[in-house]
Amino acid sequence: MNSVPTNPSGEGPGSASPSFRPLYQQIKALITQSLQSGEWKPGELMPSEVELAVRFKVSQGTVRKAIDELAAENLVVRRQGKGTFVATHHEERAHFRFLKLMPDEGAPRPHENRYLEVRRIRAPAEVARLLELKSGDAVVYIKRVMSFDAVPIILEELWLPGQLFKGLTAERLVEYKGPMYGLFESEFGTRMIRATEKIRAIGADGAAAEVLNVAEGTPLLCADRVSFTYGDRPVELRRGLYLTAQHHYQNELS
Amino acid sequence: MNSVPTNPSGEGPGSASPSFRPLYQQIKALITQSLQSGEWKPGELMPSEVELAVRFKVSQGTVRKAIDELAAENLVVRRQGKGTFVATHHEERAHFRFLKLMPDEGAPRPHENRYLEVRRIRAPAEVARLLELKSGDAVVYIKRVMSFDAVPIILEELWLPGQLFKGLTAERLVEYKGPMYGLFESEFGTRMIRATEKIRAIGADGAAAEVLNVAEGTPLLCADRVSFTYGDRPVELRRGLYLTAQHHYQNELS
DNA sequence: AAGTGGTCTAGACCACTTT
DNA sequence: AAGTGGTCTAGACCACTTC
Repeated sequence: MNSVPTNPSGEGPGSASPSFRPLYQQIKALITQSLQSGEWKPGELMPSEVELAVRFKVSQGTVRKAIDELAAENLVVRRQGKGTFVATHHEERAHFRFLKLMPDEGAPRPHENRYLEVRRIRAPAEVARLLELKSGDAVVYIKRVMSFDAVPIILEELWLPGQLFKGLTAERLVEYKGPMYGLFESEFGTRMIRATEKIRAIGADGAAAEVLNVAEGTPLLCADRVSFTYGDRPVELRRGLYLTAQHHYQNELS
Repeated sequence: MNSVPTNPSGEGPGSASPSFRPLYQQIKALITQSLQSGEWKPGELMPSEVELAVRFKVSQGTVRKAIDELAAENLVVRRQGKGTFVATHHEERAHFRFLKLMPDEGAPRPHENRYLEVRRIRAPAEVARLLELKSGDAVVYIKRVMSFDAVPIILEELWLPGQLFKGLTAERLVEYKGPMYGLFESEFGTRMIRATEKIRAIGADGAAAEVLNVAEGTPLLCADRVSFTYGDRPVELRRGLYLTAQHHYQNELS
């Protein structure tokens, strides 16, 4: 006997399958909700598969399949013998998922940040559009330089929804050690899940040239990023200018 | 009763688990071998899961898990109700996996190719190293321009192992319609599985400037690609120079 | 020893496609 | 109606970690 409902969110009797949704996807959505609501926080241990199976009244196999997909999307991390943990940006492991610039030779080196600007401004039209805000809404604007071995390599500008990042100041950024996404996740409850990037080659303008200590017109790699949190909500805009004389943007096509 | 061998490729009796390898991974390796050997060719229908389960003397579930991973790696494609097919580059679907340049506005448009050079040469040291050949081995060198709406946008150079691409001539390339990887797969039995790219911004040199019809020094996006076939064997080197005034390299971080 | 994720099986049923 | 992939279950056992 198998009592699995064909379509628990019944569309009425006799509906053959106008909107079929597998059970494990419904479970996956429920788990995602708990992640989003903060029931289990980044880095924490989640309930075991059997516990979740009891809680949702399904078999362990169904919970497994749901968690399988969440692990594939880097929302959770499984550790055999230990349990399943909520993914976090506070790990070496996650750093290079969003920082794809690598030195041409040798291992990646730590970087130092220098913050040039941290201000609250009204969102320009284009920024508002991409962040799905109203034009003129408050956004936090950040401008910083990242250096490797004291050589400035990256010039970044960020725009963040002011609503979500109320207490974000230059001091908080400067004193914080570790990746910026770690700060966002711990202090502002906003976790970056995935991002899209549009990459171009441009010539350095006067401002960029000065900061990166190169001649005006020097070719720079320009990466325009939109980052998303749970539910595909855009929550960060970022423009990175990369000096690629001794570095490159590393990408995998698969 | 469960007759699954703990470690079929026994390392001797009493060996607790010095080299444990799940059954489904062994099945996956066997299926990959059949793909590589051409037992089932790109685009063809593979045996059903139950057939494979009988053949390998395992349960359908174990075969499923093996095929799940092959599908995730884009080696096969599942179609409910129809069967599992060997992946092929002869599909709209696969095109944009290896051509990431998109127009800033509007939908992707078809492109025209013009071949500037197709020659057999001796591999330069760097090329030989990356293709794991001996320095001086024969390689096919290709230089081409790709245009969108009659505007040259991409200048590409390719290096292919001469051994694998014996009959590759300019005529074959010119007369062939469709993606180059389709030709490689159909006519030369070499299927590109995945690739790595190192991306930089450079200034156009004289030759590139002329072909792309821009001023010398114009910023170009430079993508150095190494492509791999089954067994992670490198089988293509490619340098693409992209004009990114009206286009961008589209990337997903996930 | 106990608990966790990971593997494997056998069987039932569902959704989709083709005959 | 038959065949295929897709879902779900229940149960056994394995590998790994911790107590």
